[in-house]
Amino acid sequence: MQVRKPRTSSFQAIKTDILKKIKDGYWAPGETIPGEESIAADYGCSRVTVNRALRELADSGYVERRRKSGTRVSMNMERAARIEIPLVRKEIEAKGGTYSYLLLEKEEVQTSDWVRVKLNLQKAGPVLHIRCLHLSSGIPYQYEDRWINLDRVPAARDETFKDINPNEWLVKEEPFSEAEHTFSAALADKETANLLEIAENDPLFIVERRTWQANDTITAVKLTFPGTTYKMISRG
Amino acid sequence: MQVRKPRTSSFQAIKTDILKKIKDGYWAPGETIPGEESIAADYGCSRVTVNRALRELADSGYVERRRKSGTRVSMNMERAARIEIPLVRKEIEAKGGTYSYLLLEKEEVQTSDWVRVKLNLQKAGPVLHIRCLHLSSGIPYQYEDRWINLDRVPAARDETFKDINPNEWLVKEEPFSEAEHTFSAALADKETANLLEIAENDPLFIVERRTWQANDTITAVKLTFPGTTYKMISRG
DNA sequence: ATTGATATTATGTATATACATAATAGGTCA
DNA sequence: TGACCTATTATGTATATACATAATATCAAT
Repeated sequence: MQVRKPRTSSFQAIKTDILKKIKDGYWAPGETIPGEESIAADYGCSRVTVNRALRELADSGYVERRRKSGTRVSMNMERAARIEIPLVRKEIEAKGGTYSYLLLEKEEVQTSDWVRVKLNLQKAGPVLHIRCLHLSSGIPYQYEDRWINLDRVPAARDETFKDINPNEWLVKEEPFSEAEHTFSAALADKETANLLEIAENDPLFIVERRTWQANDTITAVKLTFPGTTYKMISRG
Repeated sequence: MQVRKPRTSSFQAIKTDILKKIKDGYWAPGETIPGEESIAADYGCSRVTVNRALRELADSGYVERRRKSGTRVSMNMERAARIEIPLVRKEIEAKGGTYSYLLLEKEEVQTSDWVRVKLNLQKAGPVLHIRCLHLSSGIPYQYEDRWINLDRVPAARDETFKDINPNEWLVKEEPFSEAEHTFSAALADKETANLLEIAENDPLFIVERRTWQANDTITAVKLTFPGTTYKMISRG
């Protein structure tokens, strides 16, 4: 198996080559692949370059490396799914729908114990409660129930959220550094069913997200999709 | 416990320091952080070492880098969730339950068009259909409906699957290099409700997975959880 | 045979150096 | 003013070299 040699060998090319050999089964899972020195010789490059290629493959979980033993193809490729959660507008437009948005409620409330737990707040403070609906070509697509920590994001008080939805506003105004996502299924209660224009007790797919920045909770949101039509797919 | 301090600066330490400053808000999202040379001077190390630290932070999505402009803290930390899908036995045991397993059906069938699409098979061939139930302390936890490509995994024909569940057997016998996951919600039909010991039309949380190795489909499986109790959580 | 010390080996990291490349800034000329 | 060129700058990559470290292999001592 002869390899084309560019003027300068690129760790990218080596990485791609090796990954291809793994995906094609040229090196089977569990098999030990040649050492860095050996690969470096094949490509006529330095060991450090091969090291980087293999290290990144190890970071992605394709190979496992142990000193002295060498590098082997991973036995069980990650049974982890990486799920992108796009902006609902983009998601709808990507599917060919026309996005529209309806603000149902915007109300400032004081933190009850219940909200404090939901938002993971240390101390009491004002909170903005927003409920809204996202539609695809006029058909309800996602119902959003959101709480915003006004101590942390006071500017939300002055935003009407009539021309921009809370998610896009927050992305613009208040970035976060950490997030927690929960995925679950449930049945539609009467109110949710009405909003989403589905039958009561139809299935719902629910995504809940809480975000933080510098240890302060920014927002907690519950996104509800009609479960008969909505799927999240992750391929890797 | 005494840890010896390495006498040279480590890219790990730099990476951790910088990440902490980001998480703590010392550098706000959108803010440009000092250049590599500058950080290298601070730590008394070479620029290449800083480069690696920053590069890995960029790979993880914490910072964005552009030549000439510099490195800035990401505005919107990845709205991507990484979901680990553990072996059901381990998941149950981690929650304090006692795992048990019930094989419901094991049947070899010829590929119908329907199965061919499901398994993404190029050509017709024998397929093993397995249905089984995973229980936590005697309570149904997950219903599994699986198809295995016998052309690719002929050994499955001779395995009874009485003492080991299909997932664990496959992990051991037939590694894969690629997987696709789908998450959705649905209502329990009569049969599924009976198996999971829930009411008909109760909500279900459904994970579907298809796996490949070297362009051959290995298996397609549908994992069904009672939606009233099951949640998938991802924190990052 | 078991234990323990020692050598070997493959990967892991740090550094200086050199050059590549993308993006920007500044300047020239029409 | 705008089109175009050039210089500058921060990051990106490649390499040789050196040493660190973990895991294994080897061999001697008991």
